[in-house]
Amino acid sequence: MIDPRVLRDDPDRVKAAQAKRGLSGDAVDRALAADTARRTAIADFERLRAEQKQLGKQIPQAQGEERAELLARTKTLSADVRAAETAQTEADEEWRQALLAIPNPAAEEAPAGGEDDYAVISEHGTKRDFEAEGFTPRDHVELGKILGAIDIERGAKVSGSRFYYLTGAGADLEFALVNMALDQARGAGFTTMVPPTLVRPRAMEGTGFLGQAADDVYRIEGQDTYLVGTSEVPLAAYHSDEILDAETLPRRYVAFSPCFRKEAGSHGKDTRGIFRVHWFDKVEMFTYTTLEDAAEEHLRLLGWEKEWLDKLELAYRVIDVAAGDLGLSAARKYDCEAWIPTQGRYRELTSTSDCTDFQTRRLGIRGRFEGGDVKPVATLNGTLTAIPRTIVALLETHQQADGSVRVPAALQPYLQGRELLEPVLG
RNA sequence: GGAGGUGUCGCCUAGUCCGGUCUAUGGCGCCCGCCUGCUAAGCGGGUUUGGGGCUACAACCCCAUCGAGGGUUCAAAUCCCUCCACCUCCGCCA
Repeated sequence: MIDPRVLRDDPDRVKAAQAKRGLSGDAVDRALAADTARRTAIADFERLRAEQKQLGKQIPQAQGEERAELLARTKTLSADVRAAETAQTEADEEWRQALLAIPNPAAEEAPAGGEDDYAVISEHGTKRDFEAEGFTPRDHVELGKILGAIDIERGAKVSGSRFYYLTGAGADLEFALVNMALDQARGAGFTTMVPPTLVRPRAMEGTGFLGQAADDVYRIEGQDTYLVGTSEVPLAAYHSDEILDAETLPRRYVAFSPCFRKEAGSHGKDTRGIFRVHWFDKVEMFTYTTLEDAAEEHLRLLGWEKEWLDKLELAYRVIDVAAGDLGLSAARKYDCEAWIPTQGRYRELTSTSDCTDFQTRRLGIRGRFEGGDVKPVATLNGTLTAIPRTIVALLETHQQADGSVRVPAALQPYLQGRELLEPVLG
């Protein structure tokens, strides 16, 4: 939720930020009008209510005729108060909805435009030249089959399209990646978490996933609960309605959790393999910090993502995502995209967002600062590893001509010391 | 799933039966001041959060807030209903 005060005092700035995302200022105008209506309604109600309370105080002391008269007056007033309160509640709700519809204003530094208007910040590692090495790379589906690591056919048989089993070396790889990621995060001072992945609407709405993104979310039939698409949701909602002692900031959490996505609207996209699936496990970093520190923390999260990809010896680039592609909550977002040899392009492996005070305002999370001041705080999130995509990149990048896959040195201790994943029979 | 209990402004707690004087009690913690050679003790004061008005975004005034939402009433922490969370016991179960 954007700051109502900024909206009221500087609506043009909010409109400019909307324009950067390619959106009109209509939502801003609607919120502004709702704000005016709301304040009028509040004034009406409070005036009547104050009068009612005044009269109410006199009643117990009054006697006889005076008392009867007071009762008569306050009785009619009671109806007015009730009507005014209803009007106030409605105006308030309308205002809230209008505010909720406005995305987080993009950061000044974020590139303007849509999906294709990202800016490349940096490139890392070296793409493998299979032509020079003299063999044609296999894609992860084929490698997964050879290694007995990924079973897509049975995944589809049991659960449908975009499902899979990780088997043998594939399953081992998941646990190795998870443990390695948790070790890295723990070493950086993160608190490890295993959060619930079934949440109430509040958590979903608070993190901005019930707006345009609602189509992508699994809702439990007959229940007011949702399966989360990322542990960002339970991690952000973890401190909802709390006032955090500023001394404890930044608070860094790292969670392991399954993630569920309907992938509505991505029909025909990435249909082969496990690059885009309805369920996957992920290790996610999440930070609560001050608004002042948020941009720097964002770079720290990016740093940890890069450290991770470096250790896996992947070739990747970092992009600064354009305003129109930020989603509802983020003011700025960096994606790390790894080179996928058989696709011949960079694909998103990790992503880190600075959500400033957008989520905390919605979730009622604030900080108590020096002098007792209660002020908004910021949330940020970043992927350490999303298992299937990491496996895709690893297998394809480190494959050898015979179908075996080299294990990066940093990962070996987590894979029982294995230096190589080798083809298995049948 | 069944039975019972609990939910008060950081923590603990009074108040709820019998609605109005609750402008929510007291303790702890915390903050400010006094006292003190320093510390401790003592003394005095302050200490929920959100919103509105007015404004220097101060002070001040007002409204809401006793788990959440409804209802009864001139008036609700207090009475009624629904929901949520937690606790105890029973049943079932990974």
